[in-house]
Amino acid sequence: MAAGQGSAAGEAPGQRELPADVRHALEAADARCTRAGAQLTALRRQVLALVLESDQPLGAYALLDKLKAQRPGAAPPTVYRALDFLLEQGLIHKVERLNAFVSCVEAGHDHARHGGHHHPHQFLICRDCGLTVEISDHAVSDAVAEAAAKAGFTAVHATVEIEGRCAGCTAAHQG
Amino acid sequence: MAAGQGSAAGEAPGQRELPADVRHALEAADARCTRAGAQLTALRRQVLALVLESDQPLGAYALLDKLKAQRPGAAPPTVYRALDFLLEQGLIHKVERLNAFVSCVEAGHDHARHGGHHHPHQFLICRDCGLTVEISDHAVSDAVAEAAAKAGFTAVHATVEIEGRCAGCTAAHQG
DNA sequence: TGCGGTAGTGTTACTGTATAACAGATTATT
DNA sequence: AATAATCTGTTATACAGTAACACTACCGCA
Ligand SMILES: [Zn+2]
Ligand SMILES: [Zn+2]
Ligand SMILES: [Zn+2]
Ligand SMILES: [Zn+2]
Repeated sequence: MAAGQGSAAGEAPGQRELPADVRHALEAADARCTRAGAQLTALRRQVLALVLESDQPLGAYALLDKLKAQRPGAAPPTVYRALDFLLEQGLIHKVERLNAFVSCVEAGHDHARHGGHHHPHQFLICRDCGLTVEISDHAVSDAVAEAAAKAGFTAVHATVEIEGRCAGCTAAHQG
Repeated sequence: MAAGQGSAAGEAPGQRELPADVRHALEAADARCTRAGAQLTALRRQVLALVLESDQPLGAYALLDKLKAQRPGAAPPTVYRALDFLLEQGLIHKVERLNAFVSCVEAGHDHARHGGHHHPHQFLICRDCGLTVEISDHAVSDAVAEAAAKAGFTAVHATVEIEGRCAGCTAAHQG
């Protein structure tokens, strides 16, 4: 028996116990994928869980290290392919400035207020503590679309990553 | 005589003939560096010339390949150090989505309408033809600053890279 | 006129990020 | 079963970026 990814009754070997909020997000993601005609396989689920668990952006190789604990044979393509899928489904985003990945804060909303795929978003990145926050500011995305139109461009996607100092670090450096 | 390739009167060996607009931009950059107490050395000048010559963003290793024609011993640090300098001086920008570098369209303005260093800017990138255009839209940078402030962040720098389709490609795909 | 400091470059080696290409396995679909 | 489509394993490689140290040129100065 060469069971590739048996995910039967009691769950596959190498499966860990996950926090309730992560489990819930995974279920929502699963439903969302099914609705989109895509499959959230065991591998993809594992990678998504790792991203969901982390409170900060994770690089592909950091992710790979963690994944190896559950899937010893994992190699770069293993994680990159899973990440590509999750990006396509809008379940995660990439932070270009950090070459790292975060779960989409809106993906948890099963009702998919953005139709299930991609949505305009921006990142705020603190240079001091690394805190990375996803926002979805309409004034920004409107201004971006308009600026593109002015130059004759049809905007499809905008990477907006704002670096600076978060409230906490600002306070800490003043006292 | 080990002349790299024919050079004019009093120029260094390995010097190539440059278009007038590039030569002019180099002179402006030189003046600007001098004013800032920095030196646009031969190496830095060569790298800047390569970026200026290109009509599209160039990756560091593409740049390295070109540089080797004039400077056979060149290695990654050679080009990265030059690029770091040029970035600091605001003479070039990095396009994060492409891991590539372009000359700043405003750096040619010797009067340095932004004080000589850095300035808020955005990129428009055509997915079809690769055309990359730098703009400096105040509505965008204002919206970005405001969005950051709303979340308690003090914005220092914003990467804004808008992907889509340029006017030319849009027209081509409709006829 | 020898010294010490700074800045720039050469050189080697390495870490980190991402993809190509091919092989095997799984799951519908017919 | 045959087929095609999709997913994963595996190896190898390309592309991006940095660390560390050696060497030179230049400047100010005892
Ligand atoms: Zn999101
Ligand atoms: Zn912070
Ligand atoms: Zn610029
Ligand atoms: Zn185009």
